[in-house]
Amino acid sequence: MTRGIRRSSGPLDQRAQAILRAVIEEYITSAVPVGSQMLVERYRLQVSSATVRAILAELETEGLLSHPHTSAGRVPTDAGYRFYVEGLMGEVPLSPIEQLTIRHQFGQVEFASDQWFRLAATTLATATRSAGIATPAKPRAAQIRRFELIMIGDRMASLIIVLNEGTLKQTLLALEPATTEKELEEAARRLNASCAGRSAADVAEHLRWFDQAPSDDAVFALVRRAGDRALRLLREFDAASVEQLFSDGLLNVMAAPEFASSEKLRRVFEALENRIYFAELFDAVTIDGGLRVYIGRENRPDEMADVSLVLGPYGRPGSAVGFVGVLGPTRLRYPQAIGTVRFVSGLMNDLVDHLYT
Amino acid sequence: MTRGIRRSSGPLDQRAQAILRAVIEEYITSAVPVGSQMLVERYRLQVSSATVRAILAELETEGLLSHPHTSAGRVPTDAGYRFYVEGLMGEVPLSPIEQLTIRHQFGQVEFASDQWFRLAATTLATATRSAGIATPAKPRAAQIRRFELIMIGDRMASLIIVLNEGTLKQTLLALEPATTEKELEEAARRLNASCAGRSAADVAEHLRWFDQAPSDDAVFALVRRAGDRALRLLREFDAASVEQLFSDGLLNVMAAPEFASSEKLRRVFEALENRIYFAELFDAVTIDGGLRVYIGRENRPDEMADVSLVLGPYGRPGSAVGFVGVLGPTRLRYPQAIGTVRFVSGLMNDLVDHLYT
DNA sequence: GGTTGGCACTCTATAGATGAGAGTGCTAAC
DNA sequence: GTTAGCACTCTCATCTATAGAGTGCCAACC
Repeated sequence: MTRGIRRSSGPLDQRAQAILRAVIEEYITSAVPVGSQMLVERYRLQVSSATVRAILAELETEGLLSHPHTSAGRVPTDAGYRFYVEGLMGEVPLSPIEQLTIRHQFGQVEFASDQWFRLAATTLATATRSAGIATPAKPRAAQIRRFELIMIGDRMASLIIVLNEGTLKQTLLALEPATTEKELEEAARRLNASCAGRSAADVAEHLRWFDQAPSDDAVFALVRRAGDRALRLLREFDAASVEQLFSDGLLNVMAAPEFASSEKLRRVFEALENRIYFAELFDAVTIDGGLRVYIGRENRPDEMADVSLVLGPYGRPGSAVGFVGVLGPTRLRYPQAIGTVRFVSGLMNDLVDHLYT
Repeated sequence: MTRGIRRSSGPLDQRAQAILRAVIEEYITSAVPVGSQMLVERYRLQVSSATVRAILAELETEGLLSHPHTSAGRVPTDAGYRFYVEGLMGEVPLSPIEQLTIRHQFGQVEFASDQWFRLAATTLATATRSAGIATPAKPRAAQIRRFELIMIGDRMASLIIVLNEGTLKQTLLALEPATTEKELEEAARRLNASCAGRSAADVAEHLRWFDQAPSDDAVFALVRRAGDRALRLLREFDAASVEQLFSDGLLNVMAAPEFASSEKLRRVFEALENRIYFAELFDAVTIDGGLRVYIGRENRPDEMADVSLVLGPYGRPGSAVGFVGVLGPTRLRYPQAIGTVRFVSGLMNDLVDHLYT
């Protein structure tokens, strides 16, 4: 993960690192470019401002800090933040009180497992005072447990697929030639006989068989149509994890001074709608299972140049995976954000564990 | 619906009305205060600008227009828009091409009935280039068709409630004392025997009976717990319609010049999170079944002073109702917005009709 | 009496000018 | 290597002047 890292001369000495850290932490809290004098005063450095200036200049040539204009203080670059995240900062674990609060909230959802990811986003948003994001767990190769066909009105049926982990998919099926309740039951019976307990891929294979059935058999026609619909639904479902990306707490991000111009703000919103990029991230984050940080321009899409992401995977690689995370200005409180994401993704892990064992 | 209407002297003569209309439509498209001279030129009025000025002054004393400052053009007030909406504008029905496009999109969802309302919001957003909002249909007194209990792992079951219209509710149930698959089936059988086909209220009544059951019967205990959980789920579901309010196209609203300051924008977002107000609206809109327009300060919450809503109900008053609508700046293109909302709510009506007959 | 041209008036928006302040970079001395 | 000193640069807030848009009013007109 050497990404936009300093391409520079010598390593930074102790003092330079301390000053870099001070600049970054100061800027993170104040959002104002920080100058040499302020550093000396606020951090009780035992050197003069001139010395600090020399070091700042050095850090700037290293590409870790930058200068909005000649007579402004220093501002961290993306590379600066990266250096900070990887070496300087101390990760701040979530305080016990907050941990308790979050656990409590998760207790409240009463096991509505398809809502967990939303709660995770909301939780992350309030805990970090940034935006929280989360995807639902995307099951890999879901097993079908059972089909149900239920009559609604006289020309419509509800097709229900019960998956192995107890989640459901539902869709409507128009009954083209009018169909009796009996026929419907029979169709469900046949579907279950040949498909229950199999994965979606298997089911696709088995459904081929029905193609050879006599075309005047009404029930067979129904079985075939229901099967087709079911497959399509499962495929969509499979692709839909990132589609359903849920975000909360965007108001927190709006409050940040760097987004005072509504133009920049707009870009953040556009960024969130960039599902292609999030799909890429989904793969990156869920494959190796580690927590990841993307800072400013490290995000490929241009509109995300001003935001950072902290993402953590959850789930079990074999069965179902997703991610939760935080989106905020590059001037993000990384230590807290990382600590919180780590905690919430761990919590989600436990929850999914219960579901798939 | 006489709300904030002019409390004034004489009725406006033909010419004044025409000018009011011109001012409003001009302002809606340009977002710039409109002056007398521009009106004369652009609308080929057969009078001089001085005459127009006299009429504008009159409209201002009527409270229909206002003046940002002495030497600026006129801007419509909320009352002005109201007058326009109720008498002056010609409603613009959705063009056939757009109608077709929308119908096509609804064809694409493949009858996933719990997603319709999201699609409606998305559709409204793109068609009106404002924000689209929609609630799911809130079923009044849903009938329970069947319960299902499915084993997951060894200490967890998935409780599924199938409602009469073929929609589903799902939740998890911890199996406190370890339970066999057999016992689970038996519990489901008993639950169904006493509750299937009843409304939630009835079920509550029936579940009382189980309270007298011998407390050492494991299956009875399970039935009771499952029943309780089911009831709670149904109650939450009942209240959740407005909670699930879905919005799309907020980017469109962000683009409007009146929201260039991110402060005003923020208020819009806050407004959208004001679920209490939307719950009020839900009742108002769905009870009498007509399309409604709320302009600027006609909305009670302060943060909505700068936005207008056009809301239309859908569904069948007896069984399930919801609303769809448009949210935009008070400088909304009302004729188009109203036409579009009317069309989409009609479409949703048809869809729900299919579901509940 | 309604309509009109003329005109003074008001207010905004824009640009330029000015000065204070913050912070830098450099240098010579320690 | 560190520091004090200082010139320099650039921003930001304030102020002034000016152009322009649009009004409101009035006297004259049809």
